[in-house]
Amino acid sequence: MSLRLTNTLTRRTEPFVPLVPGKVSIYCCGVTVYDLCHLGHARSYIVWDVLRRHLLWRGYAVTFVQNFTDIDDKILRRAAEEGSSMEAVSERNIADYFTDMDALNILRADRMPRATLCLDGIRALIGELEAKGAAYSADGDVYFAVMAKADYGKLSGRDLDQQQEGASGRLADEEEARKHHPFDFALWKAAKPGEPSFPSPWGPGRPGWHIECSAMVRQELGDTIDIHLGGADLIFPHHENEIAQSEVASGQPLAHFWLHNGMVNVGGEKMSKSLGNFTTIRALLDSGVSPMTLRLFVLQAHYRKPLDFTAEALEAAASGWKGLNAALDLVARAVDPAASTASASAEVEGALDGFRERFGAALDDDLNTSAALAVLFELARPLRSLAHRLQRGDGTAADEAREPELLARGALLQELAAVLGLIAEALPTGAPAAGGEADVAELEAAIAARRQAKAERDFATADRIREDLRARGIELIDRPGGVTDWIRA
RNA sequence: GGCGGCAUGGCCAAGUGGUAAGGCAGAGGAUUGCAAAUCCUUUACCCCCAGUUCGAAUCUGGGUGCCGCCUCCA
Repeated sequence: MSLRLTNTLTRRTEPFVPLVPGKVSIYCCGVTVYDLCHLGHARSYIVWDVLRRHLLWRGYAVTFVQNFTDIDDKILRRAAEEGSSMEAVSERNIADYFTDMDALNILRADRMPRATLCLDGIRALIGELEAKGAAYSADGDVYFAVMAKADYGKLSGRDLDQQQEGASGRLADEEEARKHHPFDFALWKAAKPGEPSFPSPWGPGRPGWHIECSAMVRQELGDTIDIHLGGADLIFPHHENEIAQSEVASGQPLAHFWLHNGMVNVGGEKMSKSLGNFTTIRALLDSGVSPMTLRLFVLQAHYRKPLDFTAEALEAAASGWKGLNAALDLVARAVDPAASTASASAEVEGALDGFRERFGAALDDDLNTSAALAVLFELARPLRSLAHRLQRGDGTAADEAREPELLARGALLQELAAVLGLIAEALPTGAPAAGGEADVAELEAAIAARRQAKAERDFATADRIREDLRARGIELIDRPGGVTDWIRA
């Protein structure tokens, strides 16, 4: 079975066939860098990261391009608010983007163009559209004429005549007056006094939002690409307009596949800046949510469906990840990948191939990460069990007999988990985290006192010490052999 | 008004014609001085109505409810 993907353009799930055998070109709409990324961004980039990893796993050579929009009204507003510059705001947020996405183990794109560095291509494209009669200028602005594209609306399934103009309540009157058609959109915006601007044949100004993607796709990947990615909220108008611009200019289809991820909801409503119901990735990570928990949370749902963000769901993901991580951690520490594959029996290999098959088939089926995760959990269960028994030091002869199977199973789990970008995280240990030497010494003394009390069967004292430490945020864990570990809860 | 999507156990969520994956939580058991951790077992006729079919959560029609987009948006 081969990869099938749901194409927004056709509204169907269709077999994926690349333009060039063995190679896949992908463009993913990136962020406007005026603020930290929130969970909605995390979902989008985690999901597309899995698409990319899966294609790589299947042996494709993938070229993945993602942009940064570093020219935008909101960036300018932010710069004005904080008394800095557009460049300063952009640079800071790009750095933060990498910090957050790296933490989530999202592979960096092969190339990440920025609007400010693609102005030549943007101006050239606008010039071409003007020459073809698909663009017109008005008071220093340049607009794309949607009537120039006969099939305008094909991606979002819209009939312009039946749209309710201004239904979103966000149209500016002055701008509307300059347009020939209500759905015409800006390719170039004249700079207002005092605003940063770039020179152009139409006067100083800056590019419209949609044109940068068209220019970047062409510059980095050519006229037609395999897959174009983005959030479902970009279908209209952003992607519709990209198609209009690019296809009028080149006469070729812009992308064969258009994939869109569903929104993250909070209380049944879309997470967004305007509603003020967003949670930044940074805030989640700072609050102690592990990056892998976030990945698991996102991947447990199908990418096209809405995903409700609740504290309960996040806790469930954290618990789930803990179990998976226990198995992965065991593998990372105990399995030597080089030695693990040779010894398993043919029967075991056959069984494991079954898991591999199911996992691959799940992802091939329009990225069914939920089903793929189920395979991971099934693979992990006996490994968790072994990890626990080894930890207690009561591994049995039967375990040893099964060792080749478990080693092979562990190696497979590691391989498949990596396709979902899930990698072992260090488990909490008794190692001192924050806190000075004196604190640790005092803690050790308390633990020693408790050990003494336990030896004398004075459990009241032992429990009081446990409670005292718990009140200070220290959790004691008794291990076999009289050893007591502690963690900061 | 137009376009699109969703409705599966306490929660999250797969499954799109042959008698309901997985995760979380809960319950029972094992282990444990206590606690934590761990292991085992266990919990569903799939929003409503009608229809097609030998057979439907899965197809068709009609309802009901919720959500997204209609020039900020991942």
